[in-house]
Amino acid sequence: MTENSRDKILSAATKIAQAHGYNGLNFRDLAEDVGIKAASIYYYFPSKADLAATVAKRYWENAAVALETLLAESSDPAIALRRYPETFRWALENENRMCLSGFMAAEYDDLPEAVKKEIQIFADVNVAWLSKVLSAAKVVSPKKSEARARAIFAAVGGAQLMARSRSDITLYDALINSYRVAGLLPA
Amino acid sequence: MTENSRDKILSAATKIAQAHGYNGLNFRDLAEDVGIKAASIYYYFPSKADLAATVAKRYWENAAVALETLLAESSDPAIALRRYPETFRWALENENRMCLSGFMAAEYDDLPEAVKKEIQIFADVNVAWLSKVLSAAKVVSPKKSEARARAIFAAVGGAQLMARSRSDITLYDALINSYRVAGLLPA
DNA sequence: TGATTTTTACCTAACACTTGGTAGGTATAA
DNA sequence: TTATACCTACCAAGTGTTAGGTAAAAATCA
Repeated sequence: MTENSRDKILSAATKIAQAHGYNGLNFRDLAEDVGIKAASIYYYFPSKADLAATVAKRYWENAAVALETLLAESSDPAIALRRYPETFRWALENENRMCLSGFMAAEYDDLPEAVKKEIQIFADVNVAWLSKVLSAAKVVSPKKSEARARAIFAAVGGAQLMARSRSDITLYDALINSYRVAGLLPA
Repeated sequence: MTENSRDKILSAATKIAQAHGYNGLNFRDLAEDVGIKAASIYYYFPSKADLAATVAKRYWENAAVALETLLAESSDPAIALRRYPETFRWALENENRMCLSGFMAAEYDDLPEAVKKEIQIFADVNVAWLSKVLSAAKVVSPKKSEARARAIFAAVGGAQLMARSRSDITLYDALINSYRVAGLLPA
């Protein structure tokens, strides 16, 4: 549990990137958050691109673990699926932040190649999990589960984006509810 | 049809903002696009915030006209509704750009107040139109049409975001199709 | 064990570049 | 002569990044 400086940098960088994007992440503010000087970050990371790629990698790795845990802890895949939107809700609860992947998808064309790669993997991890769980819960046939999984991932990301721009987490809940009513998510 | 310098600035700024966001919009690159020098932009706009707010205002005004035209040209509101996703597809077709509103929703917390206002109106215009057309096409009851309208707007924005991060317009089409299959959009 | 060297984990100071913005000038047209 | 539609030149602040230093801890050696 003791967090070393490297971990502190990664945690702080993740939060900043979720709030301001890759472009809005700068070494001086980040260093101040951590309690060190900007130049010291280079002791741990050779460049901003490398730091951001590490942040994005850690992000999808954590997400993968969280999703598997959610599934393992649920008695029924349908329950895990129902709770899926909570993972995205959490960012909004914490200072109106966004999913890293959502934010960086917007900035995508300006991202270093190494960062793009990790951001794509985050989407892949989510879609793969959703696809698996949709099949297991028999919401759709295995043949159609991947298409549905992508649709859910995109829609949840859109809901987060819209709710954030209103700084209104109840809007996020309302949108998820509408997805259920409309049939995109199982009721 | 003859575009004056002010209009040229606004058009070029819109394109840049759709591709790189408010943060990625800078006066030197913008001026070069237009064929003038950066300082000359201040002859037309007092600040970057003011320029961006004007861009965003023009953006939702054009969207409002386009949506009303779409509705007027459609023999049936259901047809107008079916073609709604085309308005968002267009940005992706043009150099993988995003809807301004989607991009700036991500950057929202760092936006000048005047820009935030116009970005919100864009969302309002879309939701109001969708709500009206959903009711007219009898897809949902008037009482539920606004909730559904918001859901569709968010989901279409999410689809655009995901397709952009893959630079794959066919993914956008596939996602819209999935929304129809799932029942979020009428088949 | 104590002395020495090396490594760790930072620091200060600066560079080159980009950014939004300003002051003041100038050629053309009304 | 005056307003229009630009321009050059510059400033101050912020950016990623580098060079080179330093105090303390750890490892090595006598």
